Amino acid sequence: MSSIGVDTSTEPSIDDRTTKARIRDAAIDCFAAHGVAATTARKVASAAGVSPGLVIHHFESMDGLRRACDDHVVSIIGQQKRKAMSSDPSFDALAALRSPEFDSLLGYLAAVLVDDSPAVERLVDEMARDAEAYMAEGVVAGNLLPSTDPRSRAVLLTVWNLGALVLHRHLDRMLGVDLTSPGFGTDAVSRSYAASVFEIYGDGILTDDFAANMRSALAGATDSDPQSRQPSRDDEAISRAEDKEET
Amino acid sequence: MSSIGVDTSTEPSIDDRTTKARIRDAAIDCFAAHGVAATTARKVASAAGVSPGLVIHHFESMDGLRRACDDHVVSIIGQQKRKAMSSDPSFDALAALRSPEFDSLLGYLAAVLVDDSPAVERLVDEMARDAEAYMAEGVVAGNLLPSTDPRSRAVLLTVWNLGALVLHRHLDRMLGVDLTSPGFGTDAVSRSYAASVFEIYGDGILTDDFAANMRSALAGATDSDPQSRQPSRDDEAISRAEDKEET
DNA sequence: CAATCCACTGAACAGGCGTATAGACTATTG
DNA sequence: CAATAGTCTATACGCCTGTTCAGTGGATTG
Repeated sequence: MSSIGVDTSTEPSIDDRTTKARIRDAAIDCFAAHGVAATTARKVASAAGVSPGLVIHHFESMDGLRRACDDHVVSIIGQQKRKAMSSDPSFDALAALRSPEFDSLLGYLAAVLVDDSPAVERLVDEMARDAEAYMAEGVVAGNLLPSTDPRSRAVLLTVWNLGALVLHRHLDRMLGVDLTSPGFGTDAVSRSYAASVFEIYGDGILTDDFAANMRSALAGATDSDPQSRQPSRDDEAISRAEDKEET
Repeated sequence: MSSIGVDTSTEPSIDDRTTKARIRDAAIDCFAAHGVAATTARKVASAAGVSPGLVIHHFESMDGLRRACDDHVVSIIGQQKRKAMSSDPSFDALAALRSPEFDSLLGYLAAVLVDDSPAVERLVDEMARDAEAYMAEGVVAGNLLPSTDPRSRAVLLTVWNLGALVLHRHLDRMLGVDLTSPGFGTDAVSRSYAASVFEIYGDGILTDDFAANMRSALAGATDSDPQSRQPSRDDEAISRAEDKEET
């Protein structure tokens, strides 16, 4: 019943958070660091410096704690989003989530995106909807190309980017880029990562005539058995591209 | 030590698999359906119709079972990949993984990609390396655009596609497309999904002059404090695009 | 001052877990 | 045929889990 509020803003030296808030934040850290399944009430309790009983006392159950974490994260993201819309337009809503203030928030997101809760589902739905709206604006402004299927495009880009967040460990291992780190975007390697992203966003990856072939192949695609045809040179190349696509 | 082999092909009426193989396959199903953490020895045992003790008898531990599943999945994928290279070139290696024969193989992949094992890490590394090689061929063949950073591009596309696989539940909910389903690619909705993918792959999403702006902004990007500048119209649009990018 | 409330602890509970072990049953081998 | 080996079941052990509960101590309230 007690109002908690997200009041970690002023006086960072002293910890003026409620014990309940400290438990919730410790839980978010645990979820982010070790995953949802490996996070136990006792680990959260010791991370927060309290007894296991108190965790259940405040959140009724581990599931309640999980829901409280979801709600808190969703509310922070919504808050930052609103801030991004109202104030300085050059403010990047999701880069702000990388602030040390919201330390393991992106790690938490990466952890919970795979075992979906209702709150996470709503969040993702909302993100895709926002993306669609923003991209529609971008099209009007002449920055983004129009799409034959704006919703699918928005969903696709949202899922790709969230997917990259979920697989951040693989991305870090292969490219040395940690999407969940507060330092992302500051160093040279993450700028070269961004360059690769915008290379694809800018020109795509297919040459014009090959893309045209793909389009026509996809347009007249009611034949179910591709092996019944004599494979032409184009068919080979198309199947190669599909290897990449359908992984 | 007994040779297992993937021999469910002939005589589908009788189940000629070893008990050990049946347990392993049941485990893959469980991992795919309920996740790694929620899969217990007892559940696997009852799914395979054996006693819990036998699971450990054959695989020594649950971790050993997990490793055996990893190895088996990796070997199947490698097998299919080799088949795709040697035989019919219009054969799609990863679409073949959607065969009912390898029922919950993609679901298993989606489940284990997030809590990485050495085998999975090697598999992902290999996939990215293959993608880079294939794309280099595609560039030579004139189908793919050259990249300033071929490795990053290959890694990025691999991670995006695997990420979409991991988030297949969200994709299914939002677009009605199930990447793990054996029926993927056959119905109209998954063809429209493919169309969206190839729309992005074909042209990208950014208009030419906006992409040029992005490039120059990224090239001369050593300024650390973007708020110190007076935000121009372009800066707004760029930050918008970054919202989409850095999600 | 007495009463009440609430945060909080620490011990205890039942239940599920991975796994070890003893024994039964079957097939193989000398 | 006897012996051995391997597959498989059933039981049991110890551990860790989420959760409960009795009780403590300090603050608030009448």
